[in-house]
Amino acid sequence: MNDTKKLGRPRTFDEDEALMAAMTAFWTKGYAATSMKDLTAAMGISGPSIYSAFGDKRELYLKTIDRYADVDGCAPIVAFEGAASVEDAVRGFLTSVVSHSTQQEGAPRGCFLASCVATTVGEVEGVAERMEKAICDTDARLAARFDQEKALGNLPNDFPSQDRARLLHDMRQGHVHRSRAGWTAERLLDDLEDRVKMVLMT
Amino acid sequence: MNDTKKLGRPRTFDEDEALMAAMTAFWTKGYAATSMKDLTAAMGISGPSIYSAFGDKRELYLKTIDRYADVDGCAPIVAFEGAASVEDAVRGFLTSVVSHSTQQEGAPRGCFLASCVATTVGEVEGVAERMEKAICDTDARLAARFDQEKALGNLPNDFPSQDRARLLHDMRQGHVHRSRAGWTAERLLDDLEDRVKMVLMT
DNA sequence: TTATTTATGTATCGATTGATAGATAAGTCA
DNA sequence: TGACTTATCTATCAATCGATACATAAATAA
Repeated sequence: MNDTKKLGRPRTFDEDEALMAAMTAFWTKGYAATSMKDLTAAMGISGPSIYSAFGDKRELYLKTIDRYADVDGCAPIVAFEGAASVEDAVRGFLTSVVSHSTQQEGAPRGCFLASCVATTVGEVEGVAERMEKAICDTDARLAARFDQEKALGNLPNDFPSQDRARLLHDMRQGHVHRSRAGWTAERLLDDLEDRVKMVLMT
Repeated sequence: MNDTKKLGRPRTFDEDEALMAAMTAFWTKGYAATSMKDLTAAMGISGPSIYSAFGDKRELYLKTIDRYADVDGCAPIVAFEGAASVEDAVRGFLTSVVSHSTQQEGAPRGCFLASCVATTVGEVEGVAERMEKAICDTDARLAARFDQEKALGNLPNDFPSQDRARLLHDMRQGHVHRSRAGWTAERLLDDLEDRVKMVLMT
């Protein structure tokens, strides 16, 4: 039961690191343009090892999506949820989006999920459900805090939590889009304070 | 000089229609996943004819981008510029975005340029400049009308035209993202009036 | 008519694609 | 030790990729 030793020859690579490397490759070139050769080079393991550990190219892709949604993708939301005040939450969310989409070392610009939506939804089986879920989850978590703040009296009773959650989320889409297209963090931060006011305006 | 007749065998296809068909193919599957076989099927002409008329796959891709930026891409901006009042302009822009990204017959969901940004910027030579220009042009045209309305006294002197132009533009990115991910026009239109207020708020 | 120019379709090129077979290596079990 | 299980790498598969050679068709020019 508590025996952690496994039968057979042990893995020579870290499953998590390999998955992140694959994600970076898919994120940089897109699903279709990323060849098995690219993946073996990025992950540091050979073809058959990939198939044995992660399944075929499509299954590997879906696993990188799940990994991203659980880790990098929600960093701005974590900042949002952990901030002291609502205003700091919104500000923290947007600054986190900017830094993650422009300054993340080793990672390509923009947002991995945005790339997935743009190219593989409807083309690669299993992507659509994951994207639908990722968007809904983000909307819900943002709206939840707004509702909490309403209950605490920090936001008026008629504050449209759902609308503003979607607005904030869409600001993020705009930012990752511009970031991918070459915008610098400085340029993106220009609108910051105006946008914070906008989201919280009553 | 005014002789319109050309030497040699005439084309059997309409160059414009073929270009739009190629764009739809690229938009649906993405640049890398769209094969020459896909293109010949979509455009109705055979491989060598494509190469003779449009150059190689990359050149054809760039030509579809230029075509889109000139036609479909700016439909919401045309609605924006042609509306009677500022408020109607913003409302018209957003409703046009929704209808174009969800109900355009024959065209895939979302926005072709958004797909280009997500996958081929930095990978296909010539795309980056076009995307940078497309975004700047849109921002500038939206801001121009806000400035006009300020001059007419319909908006306060301190109205942040640039910020709100970028905000409106980013709302569009959010919409095409959600649309591509499966959102219906109805769901997108839920936030419409709140967003119109938001963009014009002072 | 014949010469010239351009477009079209068939057939095909070498290169690369995703994926696998089979031999070998490295561990645990008895 | 030898049996068993799992992982790894080299070599290779058929299929498809983007792109082209070449012969033919259809127009104008002389």
